[in-house]
Amino acid sequence: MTRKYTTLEDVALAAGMSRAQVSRALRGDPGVKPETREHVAQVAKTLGYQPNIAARALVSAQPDTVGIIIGEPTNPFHIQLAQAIDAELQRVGLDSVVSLRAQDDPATLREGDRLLRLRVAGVILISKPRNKEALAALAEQLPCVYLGKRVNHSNVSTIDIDDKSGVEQAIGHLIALGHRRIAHLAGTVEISARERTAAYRAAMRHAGLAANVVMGTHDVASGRRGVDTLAEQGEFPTAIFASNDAIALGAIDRLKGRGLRVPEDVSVIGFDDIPDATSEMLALTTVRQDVDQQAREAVAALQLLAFSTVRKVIRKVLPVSLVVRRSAGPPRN
Amino acid sequence: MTRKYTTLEDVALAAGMSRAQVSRALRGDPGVKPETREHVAQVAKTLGYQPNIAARALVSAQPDTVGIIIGEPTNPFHIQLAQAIDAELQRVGLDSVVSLRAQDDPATLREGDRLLRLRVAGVILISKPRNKEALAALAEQLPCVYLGKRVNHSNVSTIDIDDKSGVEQAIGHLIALGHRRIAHLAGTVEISARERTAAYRAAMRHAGLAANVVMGTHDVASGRRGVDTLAEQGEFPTAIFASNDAIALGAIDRLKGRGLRVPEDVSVIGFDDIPDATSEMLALTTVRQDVDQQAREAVAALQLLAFSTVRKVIRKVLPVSLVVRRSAGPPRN
DNA sequence: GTGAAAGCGCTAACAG
DNA sequence: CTGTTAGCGCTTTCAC
Repeated sequence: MTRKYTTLEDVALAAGMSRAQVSRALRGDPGVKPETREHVAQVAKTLGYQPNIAARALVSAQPDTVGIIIGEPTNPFHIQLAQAIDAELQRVGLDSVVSLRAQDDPATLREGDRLLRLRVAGVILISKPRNKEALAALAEQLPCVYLGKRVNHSNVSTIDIDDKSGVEQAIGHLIALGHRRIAHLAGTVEISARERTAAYRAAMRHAGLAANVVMGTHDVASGRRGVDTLAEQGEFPTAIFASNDAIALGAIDRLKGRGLRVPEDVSVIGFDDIPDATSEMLALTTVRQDVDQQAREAVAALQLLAFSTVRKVIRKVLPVSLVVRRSAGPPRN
Repeated sequence: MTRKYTTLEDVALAAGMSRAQVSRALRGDPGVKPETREHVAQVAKTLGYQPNIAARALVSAQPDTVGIIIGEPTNPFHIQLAQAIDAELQRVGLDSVVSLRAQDDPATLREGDRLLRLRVAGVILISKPRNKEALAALAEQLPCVYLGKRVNHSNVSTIDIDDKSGVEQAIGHLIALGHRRIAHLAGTVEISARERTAAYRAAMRHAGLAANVVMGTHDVASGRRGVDTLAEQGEFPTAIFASNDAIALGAIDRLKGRGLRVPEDVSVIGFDDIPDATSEMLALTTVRQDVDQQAREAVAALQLLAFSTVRKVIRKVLPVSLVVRRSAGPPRN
C-alpha cells in the first residue's frame, strides 16, 4: 500500500515558510519565534507529519542509535536488563535497536554487520558470546559495552557486579544469625558462579568454618538435587547459600518436600533477587543486583566510549546488597 | 569517535568505475558482467564497505522493515515468538525492528510514532495491548498483524490458535486414560485464558463430569498456589489441566514438594509447549502451538496487507496438537 | 554493460 | 529570526 507520507516540504508550504525554519521549529532549535514554533507544531500535527528517520540520520553525521544484543533472549533476567537499558537510552535521547538473535549462533557476526550498516554509535552486550572471537570481531568495528565479567579488550568497557562482596554479605549474615554449618549449592558453568564459590570458600575459611560445596548448575532442578546430596552426607547443614535464586527456589522446594521448614529448620539465601524471590510465599533473603543501575552505568560507559572526545574504556564493578526477607533466620538451638 | 565509513564512491574509485555500477554489482542486479561483479565484491570487501541503510531506505520508496511489538517481554514464550518472526522476516528478505516497551504503558503510542518515523511497512503485535485504543490508533496508521484473539478492526489481520480444540484434546486424553476428577488451574487475564477455561467447562460438562476451576494467572507461582488450593478442598483430583505450561510447571513443582508423584499420583497437562516442557525431568504432556507456523502466517499476512496490491485483511485460526510425554498417565486405581 | 545526472527528505552552514 | 544553498550516500532513469 505504499503510503504517501507528509514531508517537511508539505508542512513548510502549508505553514507558509521555508523547510529549514520548519525543521528548526520542530526540533526545538533556539532561534525560532515562539508563535512561529507553535504555528508550525499545529500545522505539522494536522498534517500528521512524522519526520523521516532515515533522511535525518543520513544528513546528521552523529549517529544517535545504539545496538543492544541480548545474550540469552529467553532468560527473563536478560530481557529485564534490556528493557532497563532501552529506557535509559531513551532518557538520554538515544535510540536503540535490539537484537534477539542469540549471540552464539553463526548469525552473530552478520548481526554485527547489520548494526554497522545501521551506523549505530555502539553496542551494549548483555552477557557474553561464548566464543571470544565474536566479541573481538565486534569490538574491532564498534565501541562495545559488555555487561559481565571483565574482558581484556582495549575497545570494550565492562560493567560487572561485585559477586565477592555479595557472598560476603550473605555468609556474614548467616554467621551473625548463629549458623556454623553453612553449605553452598554452586553453579559451575558461568564465570560469576565460580567467583561466588571461591568467595564462599574464602569467607568460610576466614570465619574458621568448614566449607561444604555441592556442585550443580544455575537452575531449579539443581537446587533440588543439591538438597538430596546434602541429605546423604549425614549431618544436615543449618543454612544453605545458593549461587543464584533459581537454585535457592529448587532447594526450598525440596526441603519442604522432605518436611523441613524454612527458615525454622534450614535457612536459605539466594543471589540475584529475581521477581519470584519477592513472593509472599517464598520471601527469599537474597543478594540484589540493581538492574537500573547497571543500565545507567552501561549507557554512561557507552557514551564515554562513543561520543566523548576522550574515548575512554572503563571497567566498573557495581555494589550489591543483601535483601533480608524471611527465608533465613537463627538456627534451631 | 565519529567513524569514517567507506562509501560507495570510495569503492567506485578503487574499482575504477561508477557508483551506479558498483551499486548494481553489489546488489546482484542482472545487468553486470560476472567478472565486474567479482572484482567489485573483492574491492568492497578489502575496503570493509557496508552500505548505509539510511541512505538506501531514503532513496528506495518501498520500505523493507517491519516492526515487532512484544506484549509481555518477560514472557519467554513471547520472546520465542518474536525470534521466530524475526527469523522468518529475514528469510523473506525483510528487516525487523523489535520493541521491548510493554504495550500497556503510556509510551506505547509513542512507540507507534517511532515506527512511523522509521517508515516501517507494518507491525506485527505479539499479544494485545490491554487497551483497545492503542491498537486502534496504531492500526489507523499502519498495517497490523495481531497474534491473538480475533479483533474486529478493518486494518488488522489476526493469527490465532485453536484454544478450544487444544483443550478438548487435553481433556479427552485424560478422560481416555480413565480420569474423572480433573481440575483446571486457570489464567484469568488473557482472553485466550478465558477461552481455555470455557472450553474446559464445556468439555467436562459434555463428559458428564464436574468442573473444578481454580483461578490464577499465567505464571509459575500461580501453579504452586493452585495446588495448595486444591489440597485444601479435600479430595485431591487425579489430574490437573493447566491453562499454560508455566502454571503446569509450578503445579508439578508443588506436587513434588508435597510428596506426590507425577504422573503416578497426579497427572498434569499444560498448554503451549515451551522449551522447558521438553526437559527429561519434566517430560510435560502439553498442547503444542507451532511457533514457526505462527511466525510464517504472521509474516505472510503482513505481506498481504502491506505489500500486495489487494491489501487483504485475513483472520486465521491455526490448529494445535497434543504432545504426549510422561506427565500424564492412568489414575492409580 | 556501463556512466551521468537527478533526487529521496532532511539538516547545516551562511547569508540576510 | 528566517530563507537559500548544499549536500549526506544511495538507487534509478536515461543515455550511450
